[in-house]
Amino acid sequence: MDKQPSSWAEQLGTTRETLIGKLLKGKESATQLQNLIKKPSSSGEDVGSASAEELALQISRSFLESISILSSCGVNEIQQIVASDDVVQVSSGDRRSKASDRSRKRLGGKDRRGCYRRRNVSQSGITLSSTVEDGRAWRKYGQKEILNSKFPRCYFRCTHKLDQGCKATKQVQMIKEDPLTYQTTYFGNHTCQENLMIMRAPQVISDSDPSESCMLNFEAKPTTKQGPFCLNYALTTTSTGTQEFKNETQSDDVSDNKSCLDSSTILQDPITNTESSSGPKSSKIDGANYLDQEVVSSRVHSCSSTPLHDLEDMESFNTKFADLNDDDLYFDDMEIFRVDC
DNA sequence: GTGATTTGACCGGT
DNA sequence: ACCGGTCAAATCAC
Repeated sequence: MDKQPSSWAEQLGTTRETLIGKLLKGKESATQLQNLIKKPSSSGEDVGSASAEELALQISRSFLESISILSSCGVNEIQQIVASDDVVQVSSGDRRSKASDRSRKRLGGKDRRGCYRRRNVSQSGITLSSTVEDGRAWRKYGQKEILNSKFPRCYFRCTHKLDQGCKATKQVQMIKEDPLTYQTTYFGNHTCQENLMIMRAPQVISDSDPSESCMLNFEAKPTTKQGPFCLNYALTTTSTGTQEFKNETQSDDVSDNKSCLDSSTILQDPITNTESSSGPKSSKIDGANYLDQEVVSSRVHSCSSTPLHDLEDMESFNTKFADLNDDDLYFDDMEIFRVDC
C-alpha cells in the first residue's frame, strides 16, 4: 500500500532521459547544419556527414519525437518529467499527513492533498485591458477580496481543464474604474485544442499552412527569404489595451509596474529585457500605439522573438539550447509556436 | 437537464 | 496568524 511504486518513478526518469536524448540529438544536428552553412563548399571532407536537408529533417524528427513523447504523457506525468526532483518528494512519504487527515475528516473523507500551490508570479504574463474578455474559453472558479485592493480578484481556469487537462489559469482584477482597466495575470499555457486554435488564428506571424496541425514546424526550406530556420516565441495579438510584461528579472511585486496605467503606449517586453538582441520587431500592427498580447513566459524566452534570419541568431539559439541543463527544461510555461519558413 | 457562476470554507505558504 | 488560491455545494441561466 505504498504511495507510488519505485518503478513508476524509474519509468519517469527513463522517459525524461529519452526526451533529453531526443532534444540533444536535434541540437547536434543543428550544430552540424550550422557548420555546413558556415562551410558550404567543404563538401569533400564530409565523412558520413549529411546534407542540409537531411540534417534539417533530423532536427525536425527530433522535435516531433519529443513532442510525441510529451503528448503521450498525462499532464501530471509531464510535470514530473520536467521537474523530476518532485518525483522524489511525491514518493518519499507524506509530511503533511496530519493536516490532510484533519481535512479529510472535515470534508467527509475527501482528500484534497496538493490542491493548493502558491503561484510563481515570475512565470506569468500580465496584461492590462479594458475588458476581461480575451477570446479564450475560461471558466470562473473563484473570487476574492484582496488586501489593499479596492476590487475583488476573479479566478479563472480553462474550460477544458477537466476534459483535456488544460492547466491554463488567469486572474482578473479591476484596477481602475475610469477608464475601465482590468489587470489580467496568466499562468500556464493552453494545451487544449479549442484555445490553441483560437490562439493560433490571430497571431501576427503569418501562417502559411493552416492545415498543419503540429505546433512546431521546423521544416527547412532554403528557398524562402527568411532562410532555413525561424523560431518564433509567441506574441499573439488579440485586442486593444495596454500591455505590460514581467519576467524573472523584474520585481515580483505587481504594483511595481502600475505606472504603466497612466500611459497607453508603454510596451515592456521580457525578451528585450533579457539577452535578446533583436527585440520584438514583429509585434507592432499597422502602426497601432498599443497592443494587447498574450504573454508567453518561458525559461527559454531569451531566444529571439523574431525569425532567426542568420547564423548569429542560429548560433544564439544553439548556445542557449546547449546551456540548458536539467533544471532548465521547463515546459509548463513554455509555448512553442509555428514556424513559417 | 446541463453547464456556468457565486460564495463560504478550507488549505498551504509566508 | 494572516493571506491568497482553490474547492465544491448551492444557485442561476439557458
